[in-house]
Parts: sequence; structure tokens; C-alpha cells
Amino acid sequence: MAKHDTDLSLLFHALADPTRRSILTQLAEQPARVTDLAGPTGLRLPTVMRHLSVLEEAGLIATAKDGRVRTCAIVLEAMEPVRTWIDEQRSIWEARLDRLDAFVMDVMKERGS
Amino acid sequence: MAKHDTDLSLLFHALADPTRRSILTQLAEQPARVTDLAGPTGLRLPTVMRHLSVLEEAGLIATAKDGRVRTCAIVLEAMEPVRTWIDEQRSIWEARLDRLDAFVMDVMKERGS
DNA sequence: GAGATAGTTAGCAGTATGGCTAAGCATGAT
DNA sequence: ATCATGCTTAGCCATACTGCTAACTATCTC
Repeated sequence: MAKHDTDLSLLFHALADPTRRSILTQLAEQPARVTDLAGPTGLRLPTVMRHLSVLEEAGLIATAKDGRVRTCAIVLEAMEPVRTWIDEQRSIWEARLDRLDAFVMDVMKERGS
Repeated sequence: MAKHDTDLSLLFHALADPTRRSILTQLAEQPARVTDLAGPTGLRLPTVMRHLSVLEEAGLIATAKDGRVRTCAIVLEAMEPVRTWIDEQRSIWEARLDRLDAFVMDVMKERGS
């Protein structure tokens, strides 16, 4: 279980919550303040804060505080490992198909045609 | 929050656990029995069963029982919604860039050049 | 400086998660 | 019929998650 693995767990876990996904979608439109993010969710500020810190720890958002206002922005590249992992599964799967093909070939060859 | 949303939550949640991901990787190689899946994890059977049911409810694996042996297989297509959702975020983000471009254009036009 | 605004921290409650053991089926082999 | 195998269920434990309120800090704005 490499750190790589931990990262994936953090990412997937962060993305597993509908509230957090809707926050991300909102941030994909444009950066926003904490209060602006809380509005649409109907949740209290501390609750939203918690979601934001989960997202930030996963690297999915970046935040900066200017005066008393914290601005949040999406970090799209952060989702890349997710895509990569899925692609890896697919290539393992495809390799399996290749092996099955090879196996079938062998069987046919053994049969003499 | 559509059903679509629930599906995504189930998917992401299922993928958020390293044990479940390693089970999926093993199944990408080839289908396996429950006991075969338990081996590499070092976990007890009931624990593995629970992971398997999470994976199955998310649609990520399919299982069938033949005699006393249950065989599990990966369902690669099940990951498609994940990829789709990520792509959607990216296109929202790209649309945002377009809007910013348009905004800059407008400002320049207003200035007379 | 008083008061509004924006965020933060601390801590509680209910539920879910991830591990286990113990015990209970079936099914296959002898 | 008996025993081993493979899975399944029930239920316990510790921890983590998601929501909340209450109280606190820090920054504008008058």
C-alpha cells in the first residue's frame, strides 16, 4: 500500500459525497467564497467547512484567505490519478483478453487445426 | 439529487477503500472465488464478503454461485460514470474559460479597441 | 469603539464503516 | 453417513463520518 494508494483513497472518499461533488461543480464554474458555497447546499457553515477541508486534503481544491474572506478554487488536475487508475484496470483487463486469445490459439493448435 | 447521483456516490465510495481496489485489480486479471480473493488481503472471509457486497451493490462486480462456490468477475463498464462525471467537470471548467475570454473581449470592445 | 460580517473551533449526537469471532448452512468427497 | 470445504449470517467493537449548536476570532464599516 504505497502513498499513491492513500492519495487515491483520499480522492475517491472526497468524491463519494454528493454535497462535495456539488461544491466541486460550483467551483468548476468559478472560484467562490465559503459562504457562497454554503448557500446552495442549505448546510451550516461549519459543516461546509468540514467538506472543504476534506476536498482540500484530497488536493481537489485550493483555498486562500484574503482579509476575512476565504476564496476556494477547483484543482482539476487533481482528478487525474482517478482516471489513470481506471485506465490501469482496463489495461489489465485487456491483457487478460490477450492471454485468453493466446490460450484459445494454443488449444486450436493442439487439436491440429 | 438524482438516482444518477446516488450511483456515483456508491461507485466512489466503493472505490475509496484500498482493499476493495486491490480486489478489483485482482479481478481484472481474471474471475476468482471468494476464498481466492480473501487470500491476498489477509482478511477473514466475512470481512471480504462485506467488501464484495459493497462492490456488487455499486455494480463494479458480478457474482454467481455454482454449487458451493461463488465466482466473482469485474464489470469494467461500471466505472464509466466516474469518467463521465470527471469529464463533465472539465467541460464546465472549460466553458468558464470561454466566458472569461468573452468577458475580456467585451471589455476591449467597450474601450474602443 | 460598536456593530455587522466571514470564518473558525470545540464538542455533541446519530449513523455508517471495517475489522473480528462464533455459529450456521449448503455442497462435494469418501 | 460423515466429514471437509466454501460461503453466509449474526452480532460485537472501535473508529470515522456528517450533521448540528454554541462560542470565539478576526476583519471590515460606520
